[in-house]
Amino acid sequence: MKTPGDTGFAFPEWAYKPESSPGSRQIQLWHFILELLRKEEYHDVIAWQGDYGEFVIKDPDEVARLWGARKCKPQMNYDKLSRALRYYYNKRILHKTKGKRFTYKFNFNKLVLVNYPFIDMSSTGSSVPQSAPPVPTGAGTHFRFPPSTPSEVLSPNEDLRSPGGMFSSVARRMARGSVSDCSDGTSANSEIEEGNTGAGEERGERVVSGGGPGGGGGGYRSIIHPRLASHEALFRMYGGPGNPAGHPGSRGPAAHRIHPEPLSPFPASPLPGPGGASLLAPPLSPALSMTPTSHLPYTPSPTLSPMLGSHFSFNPEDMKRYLQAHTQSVYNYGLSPRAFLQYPNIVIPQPHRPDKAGLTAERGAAERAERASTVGGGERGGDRHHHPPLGHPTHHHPHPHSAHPHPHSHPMHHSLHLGEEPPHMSPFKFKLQPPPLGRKQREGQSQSKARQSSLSSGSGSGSMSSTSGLGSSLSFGSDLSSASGSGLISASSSTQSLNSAGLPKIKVEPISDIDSEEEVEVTDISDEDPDERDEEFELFAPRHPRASDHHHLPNGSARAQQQPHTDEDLEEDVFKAPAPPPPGLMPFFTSQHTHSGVHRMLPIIKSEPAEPGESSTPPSQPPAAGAPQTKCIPLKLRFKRRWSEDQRMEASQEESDDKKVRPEEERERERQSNGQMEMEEDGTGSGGGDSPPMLAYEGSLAAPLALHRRVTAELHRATAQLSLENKDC
DNA sequence: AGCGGAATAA
DNA sequence: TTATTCCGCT
Repeated sequence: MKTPGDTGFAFPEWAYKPESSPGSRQIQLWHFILELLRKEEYHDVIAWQGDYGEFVIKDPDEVARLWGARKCKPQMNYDKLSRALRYYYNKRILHKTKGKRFTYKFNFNKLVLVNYPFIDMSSTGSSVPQSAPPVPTGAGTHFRFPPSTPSEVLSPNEDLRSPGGMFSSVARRMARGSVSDCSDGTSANSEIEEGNTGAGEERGERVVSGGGPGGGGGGYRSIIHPRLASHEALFRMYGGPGNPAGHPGSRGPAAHRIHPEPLSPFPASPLPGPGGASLLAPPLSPALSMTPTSHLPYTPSPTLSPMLGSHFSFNPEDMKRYLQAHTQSVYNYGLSPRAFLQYPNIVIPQPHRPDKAGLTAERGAAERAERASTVGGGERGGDRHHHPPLGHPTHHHPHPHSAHPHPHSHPMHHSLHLGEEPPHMSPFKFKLQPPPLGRKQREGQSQSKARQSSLSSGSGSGSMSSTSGLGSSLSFGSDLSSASGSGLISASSSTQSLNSAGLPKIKVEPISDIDSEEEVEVTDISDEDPDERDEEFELFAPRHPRASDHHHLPNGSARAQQQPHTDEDLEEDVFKAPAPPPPGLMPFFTSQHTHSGVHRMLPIIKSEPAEPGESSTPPSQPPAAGAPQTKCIPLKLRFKRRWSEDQRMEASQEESDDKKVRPEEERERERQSNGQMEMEEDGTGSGGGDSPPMLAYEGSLAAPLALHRRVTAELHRATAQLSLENKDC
């Protein structure tokens, strides 16, 4: 009976992870947690607390028991449950709030992306960024995870909070566990029900139309396939884009819709209200925290959809806004833009780098960093910081790259005027780090060829020693001098070409993460064709297979096939191995950190000397192994952003959103590339048919090109510095 | 407390 | 794949 129209069915069933995710037909733990979280009855057991999305399990045993009941796993206990929760870390659905017992935090970005990939952000028009001040000034615009009040976050319109609002009572029941049932009759529900304070809900008949939640719901799936579903379909459900908020018109029957629970679906978080200060307060990762509060202008208010068994959903409009914001963050925080690749409708906004302000900030950061390093490197807690980086986007001046693909580009994007300021010093800060051995290498080292060993020893001893010697980070920029003993990096390309300016040309390419770390690879591509480079930027160069990777493989071709560029692959990328941020943007993160506790979140450069014996490389000089010799080696630097565990916990994940959790294979490849030192002579990855699909970006990214160039310039500068260090080359 | 590897179930 | 189970390590 419920038809999309009148019953206001919420999202299609597939919108919910449990359904959409392969492998789990059953309710997923995070979902279950959410479920409990939204019920007052369980507030003594688990509840929102602390930061946005943060919740605390007050009674671990009980939660475990409930979970076990739901899953018909009577042996469940907190230890096991927590293990399951920990698996979410890598999935980035959840992370632990350190220092707080039994406290975890949801990463909504992840959930959103996973659940609402189809949202068309472009149609959002002005809705977000522009209008939404990045800095929370008052209620309404700022991000608040569990919204204190639905209205605070939801569109001014009807409370779509739960499209299926009218089902709330049902929902409740379902949420209570009706969805599951241990077939044997041991009703899981009962378990949950039991815990129920009985606060008014009785268990009752399932009102749900059609077939009940339990197995039901499947219907929608058939109607709209997740991947195929168009956003229109979604909107349709809500009454169409034009009238998003709209009262879905006659959500008639909703007549006696029960209101949202006394507590909003997402109970108020003990968070500060509109009082800006507190909002900013949260310890965000200096560099990347995506904590909604300060970075995202808007956050969706997730709602549990009563339908189909306690699934939760987001208001589409909200999601749009949120995603828009999120997209922004792709640029600002290094989120993988590829996360949106598969959704052509999503317009990727321009980076939101506050121009001057940003620069200033950056500079400030750089200075601070510098100061720190100069001071003796010991810094660390020292500089306490004030506020989150962004946020002051208010004034920007018109900028050249107005060629924005879309009208509503963010106001704040024109930023990145990096190169603009003439002799300014680069905000980059680097730290040398020996190239790690690839996993493969570590494991099967013995069997590996001499080559590898030489490699590791070479870089390890050679550049590495220098690295360790430096111990600290060196910043390059005009005032490199101040940086601690910088020096040993050779930045020039051995054989070749420096551009007219004598500077190496470098290419920045994202490297898919390595466990929680985001990095960008800076490669000297002096010998590459300029055009290609441009193209690369233009395309955003998703981490394409570094030529190098293939080089070492006996059969590169075999590898090549790995990236068939199929939708599926995309999907993989999106959800599991999202690419790192756009090339060149990463470095900025460096200076972004503002946080106090943030000790080094400096990018790390790994210099990888060219491997002499390598196939294409002329057997020239022996590896710099162990010798302090200042040999010029092809540059292959890798910027690596890294921050402390804490920070990581605090914020990293949100921004870096996705990555991690990627196929083992990829990781391996990555690792291998680590050991790789050849330049990408074949035009950087253009070779190989396996370059990942990036086409989608072409149009929309045109504008950012300028930006990239800037970055490039910046990098050049930085590189120049490096080369200065090795002029002798 | 918490983490994460390993093996395994569904 | 997402847990579940065990378990050693911090």
